[in-house]
Amino acid sequence: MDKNGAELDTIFLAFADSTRRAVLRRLGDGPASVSDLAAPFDMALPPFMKHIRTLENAGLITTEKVGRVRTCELNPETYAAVEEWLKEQRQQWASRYRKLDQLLKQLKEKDK
Amino acid sequence: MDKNGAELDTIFLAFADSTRRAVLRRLGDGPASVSDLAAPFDMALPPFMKHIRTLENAGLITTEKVGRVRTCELNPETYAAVEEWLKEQRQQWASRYRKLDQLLKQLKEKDK
DNA sequence: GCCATTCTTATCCATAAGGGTAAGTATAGG
DNA sequence: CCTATACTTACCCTTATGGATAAGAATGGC
Repeated sequence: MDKNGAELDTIFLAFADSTRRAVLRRLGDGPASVSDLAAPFDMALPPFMKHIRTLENAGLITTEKVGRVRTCELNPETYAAVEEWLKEQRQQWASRYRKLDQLLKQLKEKDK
Repeated sequence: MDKNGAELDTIFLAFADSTRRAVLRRLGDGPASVSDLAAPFDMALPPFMKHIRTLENAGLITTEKVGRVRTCELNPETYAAVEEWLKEQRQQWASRYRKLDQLLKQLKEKDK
């Protein structure tokens, strides 16, 4: 379940582009075809497809081709890796502040 | 308070590198000098400094130079922008599933 | 004052990322 | 069958990224 560094690299890199973030937001409304997803963007289809592949490689979406149409869908599971990483960071700060608290308490004790 | 797309780009890009993530984790223990932060990595100082600048430009850390030493510190506020973006995504799915629920309920009603 | 320490600046290099065009393939519809 | 649709493949281009080295401040300690 734990994501290694390389996976987080590709996930965060996938997030680091406004076009891709917009696609993810759009997919929050439900599955859509590549051309439907591409429509709002002033971009040729091939480069747009690269964004789709980037999202798929990162595990943020799944795609399936039926007939001519490739349908894309959100894969929320992968977000868990990000949430987990952020959670660890927060816990790290928390433990630091706890240590700081303890240290301050000890100093107060010495003052007595 | 709302972060625009460009800011999110730089924040997520800053996260998309294991060296930088390790630095952030280390800074969770408290402030540190550049050379202390660099010590665990098999990398020359100038490229390492670029990582520090990347983190600073993204607003994820603050740095201050006193004498020869530049001290780096976490700036947890910027994480809020990320958390907020993730939260919006989750709400998006939630609203979708709610709509789906409603739709299914309506279909059931028609069945009666 | 001299020297080691701690960055900093300047430059370079290889690869990847984000965009484009042109032309190809494969299916759906009439 | 023929044509339009919906990608797909194959290239090209420019800029950014992640690394390196070499040499230059600036500060602290003796």
